[in-house]
Amino acid sequence: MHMASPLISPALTEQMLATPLFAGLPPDEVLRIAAAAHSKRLTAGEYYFLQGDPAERIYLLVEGRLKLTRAAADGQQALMRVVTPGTLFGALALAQAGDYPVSAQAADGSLAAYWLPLELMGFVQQFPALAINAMKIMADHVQEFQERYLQLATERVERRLARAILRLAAQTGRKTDEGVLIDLPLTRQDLAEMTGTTLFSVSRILNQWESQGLVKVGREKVVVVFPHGLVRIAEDLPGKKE
Amino acid sequence: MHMASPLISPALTEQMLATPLFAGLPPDEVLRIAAAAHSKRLTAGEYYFLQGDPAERIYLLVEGRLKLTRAAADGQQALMRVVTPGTLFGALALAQAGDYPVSAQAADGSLAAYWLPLELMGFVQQFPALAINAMKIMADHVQEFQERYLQLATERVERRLARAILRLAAQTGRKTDEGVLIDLPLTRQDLAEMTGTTLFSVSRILNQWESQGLVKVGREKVVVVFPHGLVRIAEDLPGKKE
DNA sequence: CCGCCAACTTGCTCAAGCGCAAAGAACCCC
DNA sequence: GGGGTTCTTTGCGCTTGAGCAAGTTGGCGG
Repeated sequence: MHMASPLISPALTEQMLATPLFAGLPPDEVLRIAAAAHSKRLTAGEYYFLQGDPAERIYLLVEGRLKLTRAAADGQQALMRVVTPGTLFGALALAQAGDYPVSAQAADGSLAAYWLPLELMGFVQQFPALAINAMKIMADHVQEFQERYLQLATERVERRLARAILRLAAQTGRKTDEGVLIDLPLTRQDLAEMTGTTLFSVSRILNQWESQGLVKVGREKVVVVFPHGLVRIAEDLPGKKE
Repeated sequence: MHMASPLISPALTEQMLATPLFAGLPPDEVLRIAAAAHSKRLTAGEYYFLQGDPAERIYLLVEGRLKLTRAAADGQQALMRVVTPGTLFGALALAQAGDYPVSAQAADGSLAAYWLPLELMGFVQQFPALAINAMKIMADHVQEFQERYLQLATERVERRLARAILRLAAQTGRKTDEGVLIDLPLTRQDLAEMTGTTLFSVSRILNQWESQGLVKVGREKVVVVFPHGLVRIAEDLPGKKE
């Protein structure tokens, strides 16, 4: 029902060696795990899994970009995370319980490696570091969401948007002659779902920033021209805007 | 510098057997782990740890109630979680990295058992289930915060407050003749920090609910009189309020 | 090159709920 | 039991940003 080829590409093993999950493992051991990987390629718009699917695979993105979104009962969505190559997703499948809490959609043509939890847990016996690493990853996630929860609760839209743009620039940014391009197609709606606001507010703020020379915007495109300006918006202490 | 007595009280072992972290372990093994526990008793207002402290202990609350809060740089706070007996806190210390992301304050006289990560990780070698359980706990946290993030982003204050009250009632509720008392002292400010609003809005909504017979309120006190009414507020689909 | 469609912009209106101020209630401690 | 502290209530004004409508832009397929 899906194309699952054992793949031991240089790209994959390279990604794996840099992935926190496998940090501290002997490189030849990582190769053995790589050999056990399956792979799946998707084109833009397709899904690796949907929110609510049983969580039975741990994925590692090798190429492309993903959007992880969570929908509420009434259809409202939030864009929880953008995934770039070298990053795990669906990691909670390691806990061997429950369903995926988000949907994972390819924003581009994408290639991911995956394992079944049982396959990885076999290695845990010999390398407890794997378990520790997995916990670190999850602990990081908990912290990240607590942090963003707090920001959503206490900060204004403009600041949250500035943070999101800076985060994206750091994560997916590509240098161009205009500035740092956020290298995946994100609509205003997507940005709104990342920051807990509406596409209208995102549009207004981006245009205002553009007129101040902080960014350049286009259709599904944002280029950060003057990062420091955004940092000021994101970090400056409470004081009224001037 | 602190009172750390090995304690093997019936209360502790009972809590431990019911704690997800130790689920599936042989009971005599749980006893051995219990024997390795340290303990610490606090009075209301004291802290087990502060946000930013190095995370070097995993705690299990045996008696009392805690509030886990996270503060932003500008002093704004969010109340992330209320801890009741039988629940772990500071669990991210298991990942053996980083600092506590929240402060853990006793809301009552409280007793907690704790271990050092190394002590527990020793047991992991023999019982991989421990590692799986730990991951399950963390995965649950991730999910919970994603869920609450989404709710904060998409729902109105009244609904979020209804959810919070119902959650508290389920978690710490005590039956009285008036209804279900939320059995820990929570100020309007605390409730505001749980729901991402202000104490004013909390006060107004609670009083409105009281006049509708849904709850009874008092100083640092909320009694749920008619849970179903709150459920309707928390769950009813989008439609305008009537 | 044309037409369509999705994404985006922008003006306007309005409600939710924030924030302040002032007053009132509950509790605690000496 | 007096006095002070903390918590709570409530009225009011005002800002943020949501929501809607109308129009514009840009890209893509035919």
